[in-house]
Amino acid sequence: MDGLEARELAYFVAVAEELNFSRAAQRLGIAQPPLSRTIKQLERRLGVLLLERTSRKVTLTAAGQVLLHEGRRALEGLAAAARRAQRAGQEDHRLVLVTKAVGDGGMLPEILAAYESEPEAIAVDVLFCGFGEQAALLRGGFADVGLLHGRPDLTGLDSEDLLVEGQVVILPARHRLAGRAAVTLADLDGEVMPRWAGLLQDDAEGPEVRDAGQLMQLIAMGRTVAILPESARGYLGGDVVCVPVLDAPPTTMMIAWPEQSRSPALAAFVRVAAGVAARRGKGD
Amino acid sequence: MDGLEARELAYFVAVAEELNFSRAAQRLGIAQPPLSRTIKQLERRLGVLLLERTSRKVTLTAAGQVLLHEGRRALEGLAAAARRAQRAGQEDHRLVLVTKAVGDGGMLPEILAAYESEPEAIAVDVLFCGFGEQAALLRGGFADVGLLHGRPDLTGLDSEDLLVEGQVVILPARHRLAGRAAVTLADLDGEVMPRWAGLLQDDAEGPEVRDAGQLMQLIAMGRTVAILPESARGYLGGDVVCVPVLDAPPTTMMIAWPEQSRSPALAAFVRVAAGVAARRGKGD
DNA sequence: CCCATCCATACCCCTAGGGTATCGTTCATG
DNA sequence: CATGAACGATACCCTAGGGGTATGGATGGG
Repeated sequence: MDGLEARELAYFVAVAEELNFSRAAQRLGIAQPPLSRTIKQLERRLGVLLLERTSRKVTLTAAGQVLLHEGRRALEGLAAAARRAQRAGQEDHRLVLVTKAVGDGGMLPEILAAYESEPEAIAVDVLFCGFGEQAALLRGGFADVGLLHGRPDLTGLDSEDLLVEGQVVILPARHRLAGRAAVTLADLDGEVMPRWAGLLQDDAEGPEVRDAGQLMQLIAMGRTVAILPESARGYLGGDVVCVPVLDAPPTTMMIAWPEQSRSPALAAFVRVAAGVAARRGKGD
Repeated sequence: MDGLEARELAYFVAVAEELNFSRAAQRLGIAQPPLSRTIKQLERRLGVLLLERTSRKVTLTAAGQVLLHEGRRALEGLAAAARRAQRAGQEDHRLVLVTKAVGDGGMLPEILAAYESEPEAIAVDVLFCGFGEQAALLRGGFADVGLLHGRPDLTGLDSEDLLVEGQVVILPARHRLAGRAAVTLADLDGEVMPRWAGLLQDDAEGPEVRDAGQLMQLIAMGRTVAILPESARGYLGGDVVCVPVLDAPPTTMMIAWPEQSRSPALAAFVRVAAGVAARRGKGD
């Protein structure tokens, strides 16, 4: 009844994903026979059949499906634990903050400044990345804390809401709607919306942008428009204007960190961010 | 850079908990030298010092503290994955429901009856257990779904609120407050409250009870009184009465299950439970 | 009917996990 | 101050088991 080895589980996951022992073995960089043997060992250890094999095809049993799901998560947890320990061990160990471009609600400079004067503060690296990546980086132990927008999957993360904002549309100064005091989503129908680099969204066909500066330039050139949280006003460049979108759903900005990760440095950061957001929310 | 073996991590956790190689080795059932060697291997693999050793005492480095926390969780995840797969593999595999005695809001019979007629339904085992145990059983892969009260730690679990209830106090029929239409917490000051078996609460000094029947008997005998959710009315025996407690905080009953575990059988159960609770909430 | 595909079996090799003996350091103690 | 107990590290051996190659046996396509 001794515990499941990580290697065995990784082997099983490979086979379960490929549904083919030979290909899985190749992917793992080992020969097929030891792989077969290891899977059989694992099945014996668990006392459960995981794969239904015929000489022509391999299928997952119910138990196998469960172990595939749960096992993947468990292996990720293991790898994340290792990475966090590694990062914590570097004597110059920094707090890695992930955020989306334009996703910080304009509060990031203020938060960083306030954090620096905390006694528990350590150096902060800011990492900009795509929407779906943030949660994965946090879960994977690559990052310590994130500023998130929208409705990301928060499993494995703890979080705190910071700020609820309406949304505005950023338009070229010469745009037909640029003079309006407010617009609705219907007004924006047919406009070209940008795609954020790294974010796979099949529908959008607009230009790909990497950061706020690029986006503002593209807008100024009249190549696209963008719906962003109110706080994006802070990024306004020349030749662009910003108009509230009345019927866009309010967006919540939140701060998230790996579940139960509560180093003093992180705790202080969360506290500071919440404080800054609270002041901002009260109309600062 | 290949992944962290579970065995290594378990060894490290043992040493980190004991802060003593010899004792840890003994606990693990191996000799001390191979344990020392394995830990050193692990440190080399991670490229990080985990333990500060002198010949007199062992202390954790920052990295070691992180790995102790995260590693324990990761190992639990691994064990939970194994157990879930094992359970899913038993061809007579049942849904294990954990709940506290008197914690089902009286809806359990109705939920079970409604669930039985679902197409995806499988047999259900009901397991009564103490308050803190429920979450642990779910996280550990021993149980599939739980009906919880109060504010348990939900990390690693998904949940849905079912019902918000006020609280009532169950009194002996001859109790001085038995005739009141309602009471406050202040009225109950000094009353003897029971302890639930398995629940370690240092403060309480009352009698230990194991189930609702026992509790009702003790109350009828005048040995104790109990504050319970409104729905506990359903358990009333003879010689006891039940009086609303006006200023007791409302209690939320929720259904919880392991994060991202969404087998058809479980999904159906959650759906049925939510349906029953909704009908009950509307005043059924 | 034969061949290609694919998992299982048989067998060999050697790495690495586990054991015993012992050392070096450090502190407590008479 | 000397001695011994406690404790981790080192040295060395042994073998279980992880990994490799060769091959068998089943199954479906041409």
